[in-house]
Amino acid sequence: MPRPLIDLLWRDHPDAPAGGRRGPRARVATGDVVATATRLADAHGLAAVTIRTLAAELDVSTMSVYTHVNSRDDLLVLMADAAHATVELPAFGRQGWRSRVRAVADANRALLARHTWLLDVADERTALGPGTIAKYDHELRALTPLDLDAVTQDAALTFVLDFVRASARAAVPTAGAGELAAHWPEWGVRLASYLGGEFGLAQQVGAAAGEAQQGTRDPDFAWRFGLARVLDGLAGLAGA
Amino acid sequence: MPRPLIDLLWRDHPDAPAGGRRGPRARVATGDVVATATRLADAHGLAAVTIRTLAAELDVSTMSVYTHVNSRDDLLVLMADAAHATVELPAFGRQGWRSRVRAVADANRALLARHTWLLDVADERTALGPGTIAKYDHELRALTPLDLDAVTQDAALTFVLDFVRASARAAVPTAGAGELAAHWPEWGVRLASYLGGEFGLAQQVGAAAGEAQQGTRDPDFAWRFGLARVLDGLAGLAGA
DNA sequence: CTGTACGCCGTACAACGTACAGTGTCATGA
DNA sequence: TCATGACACTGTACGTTGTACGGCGTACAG
Repeated sequence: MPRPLIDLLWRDHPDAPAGGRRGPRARVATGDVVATATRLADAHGLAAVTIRTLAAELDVSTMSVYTHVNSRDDLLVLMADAAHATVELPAFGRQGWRSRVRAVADANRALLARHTWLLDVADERTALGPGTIAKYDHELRALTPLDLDAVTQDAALTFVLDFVRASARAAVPTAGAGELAAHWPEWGVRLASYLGGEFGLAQQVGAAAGEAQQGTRDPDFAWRFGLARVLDGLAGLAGA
Repeated sequence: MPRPLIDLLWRDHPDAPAGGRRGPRARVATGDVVATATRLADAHGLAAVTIRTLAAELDVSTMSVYTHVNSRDDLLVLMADAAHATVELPAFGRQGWRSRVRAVADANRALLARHTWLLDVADERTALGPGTIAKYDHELRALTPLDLDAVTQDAALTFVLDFVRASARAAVPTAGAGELAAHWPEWGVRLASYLGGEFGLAQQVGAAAGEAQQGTRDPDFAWRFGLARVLDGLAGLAGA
């Protein structure tokens, strides 16, 4: 059984337990497992990260993976923290809170675009990792100009990041999209007949929104719209 | 093989195909399957909704379930639409947009509190269901006082609902929470030693936020905070 | 009465995470 | 130097999941 998760998360820290030196040298390190799993997830989605394919990719036996990682759930935490550690954290300098928040939002949007699978990792233990904590610390600084108390500052950051996550999620084709597209010719007419004249507003707005979404015209309208709303929403805190 | 999903979604509509009258009478209807699955999901989470336990609950054989539902994925869509159909859609009357939006947010919060598993259903085909469409139509009306164009109106509603979803998700203990709590005595001190004096802001704010979250003091601070931000954010659209 | 559409069911398969019981290898304490 | 024991690694096996497939019996249409 490998070291506990907390030590695996901090495995690069000087104080991290190195583990005994006995026995054969490990052919792969925990970092390799995490990196390979991340590559798989980037390429084929989180569902493609199975212990078996991961082991094959690492050229070790299936069960060998458990030498470096306690469980698949732990692995996801390690992957998430490693991903968080990759985001750049440039000092904000003299920027005002608006451009700071904008920078944070953009960075997270890019992160989630690179690693869509992060949307499917919801494990509280991620908060224990060095990458996650460093990122959190940095992002809190985006809000210091607003001079909020601690609880409010945390809530404000959560508010921003939740928007980014939702926005990123909308950009991903969800389950059943293929089915829908495949049957749309039949189902579309069927649906129209069911609807008849009812729900006119929904039909009109839905059609317009759907058209705008897949048309090349302004692909990220929703992003700019939402981010503007977020900033306007936070603006009320500036004067308080 | 049962009827296609679109017809199952609209199975209560007068024009829905009734299916032939031959063969033995069905012991359960699609609606029963959906209702039972919903009960299971409410009580034990979506993971507890397996075809086998569902069949046992309905007192039929495992494979019989597939007579009434095409697949588990389809079932989730049916469950989601049925849940959407339960929300009340009271006319807004003379209310202004602020209280309308507030009502929509509250209704969705209550819905997600009743059926937490809705957070785990992300299937685009849900949008085809009568309950979902009726709900969408109603919620769009919350924004009509703002007099937005169709695309913006849809984006604004999405903005509100995404906030509610994120808020609801935060209220649910995520995976690994048990593990975390179990090992916290050891891991807490370990983490403190790893952190040392670094990331002071994160430590301070994180501690305050964590304390406030589990303290009885103001359990839904984040909700009120976020909703206020959302409303403030939308306010900018009123004057345009 | 007969054909057939339809509800129901038992068996079986592939894939998953992972527990368990090893086997072999190497640094170390005697 | 040698025995000890820690450690990386592996094969087998179990329980669980969704569901494809084929068969069986029922009750209505002709």
